[in-house]
Amino acid sequence: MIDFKALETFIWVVNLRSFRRAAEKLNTTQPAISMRIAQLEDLLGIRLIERDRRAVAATPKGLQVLGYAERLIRMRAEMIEAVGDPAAMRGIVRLGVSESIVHTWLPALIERVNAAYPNLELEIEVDDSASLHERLVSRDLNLAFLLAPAGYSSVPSRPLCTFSVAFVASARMKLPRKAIELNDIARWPIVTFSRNTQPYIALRELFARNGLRPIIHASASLATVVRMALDGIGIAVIPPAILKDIAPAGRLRRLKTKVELPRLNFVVAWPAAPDNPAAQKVAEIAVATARTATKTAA
Amino acid sequence: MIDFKALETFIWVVNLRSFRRAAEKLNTTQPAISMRIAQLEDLLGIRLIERDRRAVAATPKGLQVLGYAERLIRMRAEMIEAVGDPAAMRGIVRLGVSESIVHTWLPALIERVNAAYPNLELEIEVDDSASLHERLVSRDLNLAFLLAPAGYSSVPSRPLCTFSVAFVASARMKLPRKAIELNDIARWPIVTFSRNTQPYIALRELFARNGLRPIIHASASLATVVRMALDGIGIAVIPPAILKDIAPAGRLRRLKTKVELPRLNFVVAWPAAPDNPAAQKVAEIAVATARTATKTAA
DNA sequence: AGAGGTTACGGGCAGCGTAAGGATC
DNA sequence: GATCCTTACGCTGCCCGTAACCTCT
Repeated sequence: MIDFKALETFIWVVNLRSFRRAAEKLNTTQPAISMRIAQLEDLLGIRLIERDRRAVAATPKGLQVLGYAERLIRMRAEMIEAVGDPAAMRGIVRLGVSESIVHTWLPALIERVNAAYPNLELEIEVDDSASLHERLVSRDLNLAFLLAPAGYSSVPSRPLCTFSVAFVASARMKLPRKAIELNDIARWPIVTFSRNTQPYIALRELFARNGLRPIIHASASLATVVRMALDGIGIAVIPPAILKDIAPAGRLRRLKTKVELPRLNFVVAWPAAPDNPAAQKVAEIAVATARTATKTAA
Repeated sequence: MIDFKALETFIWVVNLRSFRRAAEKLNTTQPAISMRIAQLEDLLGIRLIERDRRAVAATPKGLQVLGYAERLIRMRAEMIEAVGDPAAMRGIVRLGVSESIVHTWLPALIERVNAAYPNLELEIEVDDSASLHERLVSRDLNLAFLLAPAGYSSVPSRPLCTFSVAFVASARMKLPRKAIELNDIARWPIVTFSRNTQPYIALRELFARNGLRPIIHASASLATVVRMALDGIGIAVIPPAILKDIAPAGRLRRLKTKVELPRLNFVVAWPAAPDNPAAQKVAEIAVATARTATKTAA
């Protein structure tokens, strides 16, 4: 008889327009996909997928079946959601995270997810927002916390939190206590996020607009940025919210200034097509966690 | 992951209130049922069935799951119905039939079912209506064509056709050509359906109301009834519609009489709970076949 | 020739049936 | 002790992965 596995396979073959990609997605081999589709077609007695070279696409009846299949899969998920014990939610959610979040509320999130779904495994990947976005699109990740993309994005998302960004320097550097101007700052090396990031670009433009072109040390690792600031190598441009996690108290000072730095707006995003249902749950917890965590901090 | 087999098993365990009976129904062993239910409960992380001695019943959450399960199974059937090739409809329908129907439009029905669903197997059981009704209730049959039960019935049904009933005798018996009275008929032995049938009872009452008590030979086999009539043993009380199937043309004559014999009202009936979807299709074809077949005959 | 789907074939494991075990009347 | 569900265990058949094959650009 027709089973869910065959329907799920069919959905992915149609959505990804490829047997091979569906196999990757479902962690199996391509012949297995061929077999499942062939069997489904046999059970229904009709052709569901047209395999012309250069186009794997659903037949008209295949599209009908696709509708049913999606409803069936959704209804099953709904059932599990409605009556299932959270402890029965098993599996792995691959979670991509921007480093700023690692150093703020990620531990709180992990704790909450563990409490709500004790058998759910989180696999956390830290990367910059651009890479995270790509990895969502290619379905390497089930969920990601990243900077809101500037333009249009093919992945759905919800806002999470915003962090202010500030100039921060070692107390040892003897910088003036009173408000400091941009050209004074530019005398020092600047230490911040890596080159391909939104804040880096914004910062370089800010200086350029004022005719300045300071040395900017970029690092993909926030911990390294903070380390460099602590060592007095330069002035860091980072969200102060991360400091209490990675900097010894009082060793770094936020500089007073009138200069406006753009805030970092984080969102939670997920792949477009139906995917891991657990990921949706984690997303909900993330929204709640980010809200409470950034109400106290800033 | 939860699959249809587990859901179907759950539905039957709840409906039949027994693991053992569900096993019989699903043609498997009782431990297999135990295992499927245990696994379903494990996947959902909740208890679905309370196994007290003297009561196997769904828990409250179990009832919720039952609702989902039934909708899922129904939706899958709907999908197959909507897009499936009829040739893909495989399986067996156990069909209970009253003998009168065997001798009228049953062959036409079989032909039509074969044309519509070439891979569907019909298993035909001939029995009297009372037995057929019981066997439907006990789910020994997927479908039955029987006399409309007098009172309330626990099985759903739809009307099929009605047959007139007449007095029929061998031409050799030299009975008067003109209309014959009941007391004249009662001088001969009567040959008809067996004792526990509706027509037999109606016939005996008819005679009794007129103070008559003729010899009534009862036979479970209509062919035998006709044989006896042909041999001149007595006057048969049967639906004339069957004659052209089992009696040589012209050897039996319908007697003219003013006596009103109750008609036989046949219905198609099926078990209450969701069952073989093919049976529903056969029922539809039966309704159509009975209509056209009895438009010409009577 | 290389990308992508199908066919062939051997192996692993889920799920089955048999049989024994426990609970409850 | 009878009935009915559960647990134990060996086995079978299905499905998967590897590999060879086919087809089309």
